[in-house]
Amino acid sequence: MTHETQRSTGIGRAIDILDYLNRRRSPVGIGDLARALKAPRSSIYSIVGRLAEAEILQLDRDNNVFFGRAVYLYGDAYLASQPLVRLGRDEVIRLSRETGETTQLCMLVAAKYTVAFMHPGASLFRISSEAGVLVPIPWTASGRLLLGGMSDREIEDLIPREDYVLPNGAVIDPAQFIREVRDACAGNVMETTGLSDPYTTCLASAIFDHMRMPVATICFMVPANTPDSRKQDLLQHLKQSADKVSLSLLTASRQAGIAGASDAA
Amino acid sequence: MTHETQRSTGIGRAIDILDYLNRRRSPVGIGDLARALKAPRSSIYSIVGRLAEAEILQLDRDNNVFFGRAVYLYGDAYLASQPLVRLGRDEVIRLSRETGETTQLCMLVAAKYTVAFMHPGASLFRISSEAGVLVPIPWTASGRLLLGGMSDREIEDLIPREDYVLPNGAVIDPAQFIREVRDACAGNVMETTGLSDPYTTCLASAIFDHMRMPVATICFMVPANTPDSRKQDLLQHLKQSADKVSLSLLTASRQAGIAGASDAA
DNA sequence: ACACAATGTCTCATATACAAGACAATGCAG
DNA sequence: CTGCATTGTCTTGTATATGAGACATTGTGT
Repeated sequence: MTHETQRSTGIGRAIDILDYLNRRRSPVGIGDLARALKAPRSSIYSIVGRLAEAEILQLDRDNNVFFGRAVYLYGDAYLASQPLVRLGRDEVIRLSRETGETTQLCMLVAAKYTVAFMHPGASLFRISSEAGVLVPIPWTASGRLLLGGMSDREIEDLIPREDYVLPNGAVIDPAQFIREVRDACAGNVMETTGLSDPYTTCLASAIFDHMRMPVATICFMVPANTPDSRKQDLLQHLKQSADKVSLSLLTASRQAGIAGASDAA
Repeated sequence: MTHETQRSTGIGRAIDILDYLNRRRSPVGIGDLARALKAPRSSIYSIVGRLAEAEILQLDRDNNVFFGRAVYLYGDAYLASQPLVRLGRDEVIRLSRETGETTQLCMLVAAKYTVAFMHPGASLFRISSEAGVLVPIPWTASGRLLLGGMSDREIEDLIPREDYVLPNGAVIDPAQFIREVRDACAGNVMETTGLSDPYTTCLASAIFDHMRMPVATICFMVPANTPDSRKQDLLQHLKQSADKVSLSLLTASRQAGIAGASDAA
């Protein structure tokens, strides 16, 4: 095992750590962290130390590592700066209260699908996906809506082959997938059952930016055996909500456009 | 101007960038960012590029830098992992709805006071402090409560001299400040007027962890001319809420204690 | 039109952060 | 107890990221 000389930068390691914690969703020992990232222990000790000092990471009393207070504050600043997330979030909470269903705000991040915000429903139906975890786009109804603005070619380039394989082993045909994208886009609603989870139906509708490009979806996660009439009703709710947010977004961007890059008073 | 050779690490620069954005609360051009941090432009370009790739930062169409989607997700993960913030936040929202007042959850971060979460009141009373910004501890009612668990010596060591100078130029006597801390601690309520802002009264009560150490406060920001009876009423609300959260926190930590370092299922 | 400032992209050297590994101190299983 | 694994701390050499600066573009004011 000679030197293949492939050093990583501190920043690269730091990003890896944050990404790993985001996927893991629970504190890790520093040793385990180094092992998981296949990084030298000494480097991780040093980097964790520095990030902990900035409160980006936090060490509990057993020296287990997790996100620190600072990231929460940063996240809050991001939220305040993003009308999409702020408005979408409020609408998700409202919809969830109104319908009693588990409701989510979904977006694309780095060629993956992710739940930006989730509000559990009144019923005890279990939560199928956690906020922040990255999931292959073809596994989701929302994914089909979110690709609406892209050409066939762009879609093919974006999605790696392995993402077409569902958790149950079934494989989606890319051509068929693109047809579903076009379909979803046409009516701005999408319904899928049994993709990421066999007993769950996902109902979704897209939110558009000022260029009419889909930027997020609002969706319900309901049991697969929900009556069709109920599903249709929920889809109408979603579409209305999504349109409402799209509109608010439009007026928000108009205001921002006039003021230019906004500045604090 | 010869070389004084004081290089900074990438991580150090990255932390500086995040901290600066948190204080600024609006996007910055990369050039301005470098200037503000007194860092070489080329370094900042490179580091911003890498952080943007990880979506920790985001560049808008004018290449202005701000927090990216990833920090929001990380912040959400932090929130989920912290009963204090999660519970405190819910209680702030409830209190704000119930009383119509501007309500905040406050904590200490790195020897400063900060608003972890804020909910505006029904009235049009203006917001005096933004979430995430670091403020000298002596400027706030909450700060007095949050130091309750420390010795005189620890308090003196924690607070730099310049933090005793109020925005209006008045200087607080450290000994007097410590007396106020002891006072606040005794009744677990604190009221201050005209510290950070001449026309604002801050009403606060502390939340305690399982060791009975203050870890946060819930507080109202009300106009200074609010009738005293109303203030007393609000203080009772605060104390009740704070106690409720402290209790929830206690049972939460009991459960965590049994399970040890929690792990995902 | 001009001058001047700021932006984004490069190249290169050298100060230094990372990686390897040694070490003592715990922890834990049998 | 003994043996083996893990943790946290430290030291040291060298691969390389940072910082200085040059450059072509683009913006801005007069």
